[in-house]
Amino acid sequence: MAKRTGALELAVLGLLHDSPMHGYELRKQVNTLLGWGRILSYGSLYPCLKTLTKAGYIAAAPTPDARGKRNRIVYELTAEGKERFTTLIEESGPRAWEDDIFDIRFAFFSQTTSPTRVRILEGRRSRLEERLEGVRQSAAKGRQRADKYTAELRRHGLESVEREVRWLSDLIDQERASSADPREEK
Amino acid sequence: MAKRTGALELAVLGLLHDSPMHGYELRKQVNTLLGWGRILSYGSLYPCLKTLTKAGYIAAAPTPDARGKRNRIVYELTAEGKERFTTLIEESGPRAWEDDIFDIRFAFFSQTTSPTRVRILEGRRSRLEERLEGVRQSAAKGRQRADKYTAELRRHGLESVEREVRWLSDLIDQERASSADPREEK
DNA sequence: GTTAGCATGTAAGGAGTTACATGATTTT
DNA sequence: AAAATCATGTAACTCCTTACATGCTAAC
Repeated sequence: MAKRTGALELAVLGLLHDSPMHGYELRKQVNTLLGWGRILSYGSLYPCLKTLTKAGYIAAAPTPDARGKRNRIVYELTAEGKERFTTLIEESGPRAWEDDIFDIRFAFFSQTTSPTRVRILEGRRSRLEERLEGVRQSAAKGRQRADKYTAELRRHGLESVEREVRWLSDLIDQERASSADPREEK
Repeated sequence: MAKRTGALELAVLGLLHDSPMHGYELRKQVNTLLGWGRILSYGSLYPCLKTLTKAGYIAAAPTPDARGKRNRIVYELTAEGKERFTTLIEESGPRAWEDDIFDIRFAFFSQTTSPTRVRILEGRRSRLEERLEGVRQSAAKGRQRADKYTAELRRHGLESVEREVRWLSDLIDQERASSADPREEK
């Protein structure tokens, strides 16, 4: 039960880890969380909330606002939900390094420890480096389409990935520096 | 029948538009087409080839190599397939501007006309600008998570989108310049 | 002669989306 | 009193992945 291991579950658990919230609010938060304009549909959010409730990771909070605020359902994280969140954010299975999953894990970095952060950043970086390597190898040996536009697309794609690798490297350096420096972390 | 309007159909039709190919080869081409290391599984490719065959967009070519090259099935585009390809690459429905679909349309730009290219590039650009606008607006008014890592993620996300907008603008300029210049296009 | 790569496929399921359906509350 | 936005939900569907299953062929 509760086989969900997708981006959405992690985003919901993470946001509820900050503070209790109702569905509509969760949606708005998810939509601005990542900074690239993803729009989450109700059709995935509400079924997800149901599943997570059944699984015991979240629960409808007793509504403290007695005024007729109608039927908005405020969810909060249970103890199992907190555990689940930790498991998901620390997991290193194959799906863990995909673009959107990584972004969401990153968004909740403040709820992890510095060594975990470094491990996640390095995991993501080596995954990207594998990609670069793969594309370069097949470019070197394989027969490929070679028109102007494909070449431009590939160039731009590689450049974006390289840029992200540099970004990650900077973050890893910062993380190491600040965990070595007693004034900042801990 | 043949409801596929996804990234994969367009990639397959586009590659077969270049030249006939068998499944295994198609997969390798798709994997390196975009320059960002996407790996296509057989589990989607072969069913897709079947669907497209049934729909009459592609057909198994009579194998010209009589030598026992075993059961590799070389597919080629039919006349309907060429039409279908044109329809898909020129379509401007909501799904047409998504990240991966756009990339694939771009990859086959050499099979389109310059006005089509400009229209597609501008469509993508305005979609990205809408995203930027949306994220900025909710950043301006909405209550949001505001920790160090979320902020960094949002900054990096916005920067990436802005970069892509500049890239598109450059391409649009180039496209206009070269279609105005009789030496290049046409 | 065994490892690596070529080649084709199926079954089950995951993680969402779109479109629909409904109604309350606040703003103009 | 109309329009916008808040708020929750369902049914049907899409596109793709994972894991499995099979066998050929070339290189070392």
